[in-house]
Amino acid sequence: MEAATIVDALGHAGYRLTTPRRALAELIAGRRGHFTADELLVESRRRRLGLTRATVFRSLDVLADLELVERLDLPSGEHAFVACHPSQQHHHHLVCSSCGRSTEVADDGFEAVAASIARSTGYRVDVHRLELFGLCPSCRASA
Amino acid sequence: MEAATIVDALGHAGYRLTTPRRALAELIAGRRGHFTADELLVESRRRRLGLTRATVFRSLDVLADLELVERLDLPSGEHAFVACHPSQQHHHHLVCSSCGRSTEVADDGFEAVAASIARSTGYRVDVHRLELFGLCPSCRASA
DNA sequence: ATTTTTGCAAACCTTTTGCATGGAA
DNA sequence: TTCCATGCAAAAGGTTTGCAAAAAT
Repeated sequence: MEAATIVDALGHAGYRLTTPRRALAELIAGRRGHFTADELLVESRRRRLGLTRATVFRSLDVLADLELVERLDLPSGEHAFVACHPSQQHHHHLVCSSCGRSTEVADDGFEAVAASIARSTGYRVDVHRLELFGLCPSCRASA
Repeated sequence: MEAATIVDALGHAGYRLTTPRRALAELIAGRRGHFTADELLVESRRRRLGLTRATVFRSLDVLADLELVERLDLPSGEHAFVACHPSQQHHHHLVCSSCGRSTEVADDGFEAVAASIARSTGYRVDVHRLELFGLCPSCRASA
């Protein structure tokens, strides 16, 4: 994910392009895998970008609304985020437990499963959350 | 879920059968849908069961280890738990957004999806979390 | 008698909020 | 110039912890 992509999307959505938001876009763009609000904050201090905790949270909130990042609940219970590509169809994330890198996975096959669950239970299924964790190819190789 | 089921499972796993644990088992047995640690605590105070906050959390932790309850992350971001049947095969929860009731869903069709995702990405998929939310039949009817 | 479990209260961590100031449009 | 966004610092949740006392085995 490039910083410019994030900045553009913010502008396009009518949000003001402030220095903190540009800085945060850079930070997120520099991340390979998932990250927490606190990690961004620490990194911003290291680089002297002057972001505030409140701003990090508020901005992540905006970015989540725009689907530029997605909230993850890691198996450890930690909350984290991953950058993801906007205006794309519904998808899920496959996260490497070792390096944290994440891959977007199409929802394809899963739609049918959800439909069949709806049919057999009588529920109307509105939302589903699917998160997959494992080892990415390169971490498998070095394991 | 019956309280005795929980108590038996605790005993079977070598945990001591204390008054607070029995009380908690009752509280959980009395729940229809999902619940938070705090809800159990409030209910325990109402019924004068004398449970402590720390004990509720510690016990839920044990029960989660034994897979007698499962942690949920609701779409709202809240953490909650649902009682579930132990020693059963891997399954997921379908939660009613209206009444909170939850249904266990077999993993069947999903296994194939996970396998195909592993194949196409090269990842080794170890863990997946799937949570479904919607309206249960009875809430659909009254909607 | 031994070991686990509990209560208590404080600590901890993450996330949110109010309000005055500063900056973008 | 108008309205949105930020900083600050405090509050708010939710969850965990240390330790001595109490209870289970």
